[in-house]
Amino acid sequence: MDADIVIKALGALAQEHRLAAFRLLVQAGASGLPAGVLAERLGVPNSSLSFHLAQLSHAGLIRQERQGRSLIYSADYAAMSGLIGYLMENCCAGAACGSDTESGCAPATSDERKIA
Amino acid sequence: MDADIVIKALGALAQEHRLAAFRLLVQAGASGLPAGVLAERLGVPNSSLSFHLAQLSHAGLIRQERQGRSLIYSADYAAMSGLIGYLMENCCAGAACGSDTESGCAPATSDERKIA
DNA sequence: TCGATATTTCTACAAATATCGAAATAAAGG
DNA sequence: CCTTTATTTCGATATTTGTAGAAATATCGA
Repeated sequence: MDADIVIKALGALAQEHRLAAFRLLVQAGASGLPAGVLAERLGVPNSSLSFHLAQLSHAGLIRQERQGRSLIYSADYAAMSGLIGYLMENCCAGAACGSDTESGCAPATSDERKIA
Repeated sequence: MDADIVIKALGALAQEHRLAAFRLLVQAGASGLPAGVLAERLGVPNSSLSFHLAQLSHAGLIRQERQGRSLIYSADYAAMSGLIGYLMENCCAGAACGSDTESGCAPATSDERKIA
């Protein structure tokens, strides 16, 4: 996953309605949710939500599939894995997933990681 | 870490220069880097970078400390941990950090996580 | 105090983003 | 074919973001 895609994904999630929509889709699992249900649950007009779903879709974080009259959206877990993987590798001193409550992100033991 | 802060942090990282700057700061470790060095390495005018650093700072992802004439910036690993933790918990079906190469993000075993 | 260095704040403007009603498109069922 | 339902695209507008030169601020050393 290269930086360009990461930036797009981060930007896609960096908005109230989009983050909320994505969370709902993650909760919904593989079966996903139709656009209308998302709009209703989020309290956002259909046309507005459509705009946001397009952004998430364009960032590769969700997928669209028609089912009769409805368009079912679902989270793309692989993309999210890729994003988190990138953040842990590149923005977290490599370390991650070790500590108990926290997710890791070790401070590189003082200054062993100097500018070199 | 609540959604509002997460959105700010995601937005702060969702920009070419800011993501690059943050990566440099993570690599630099606890000793950090002065603003001028960052600007030079990124090939961005000082005033522009200053704007971006302010955003990262306002999102709580980096810290500023004066050292003589220079302002040294350094990554806040705890904030990054918090961000990644949030993403794994809320945007990743809970699962994470299990698989080999990937960072996890399990698809909730088919449809056991229906809308309910 | 003066000059050099490091960095920010100010300012102005171009570009991207968010919002949402209205019109257009797609599918299903008479 | 026409109507209803589900959703997107269009259009207009308000807001936010990104950019970078010029001026201001802070620190150091002579």
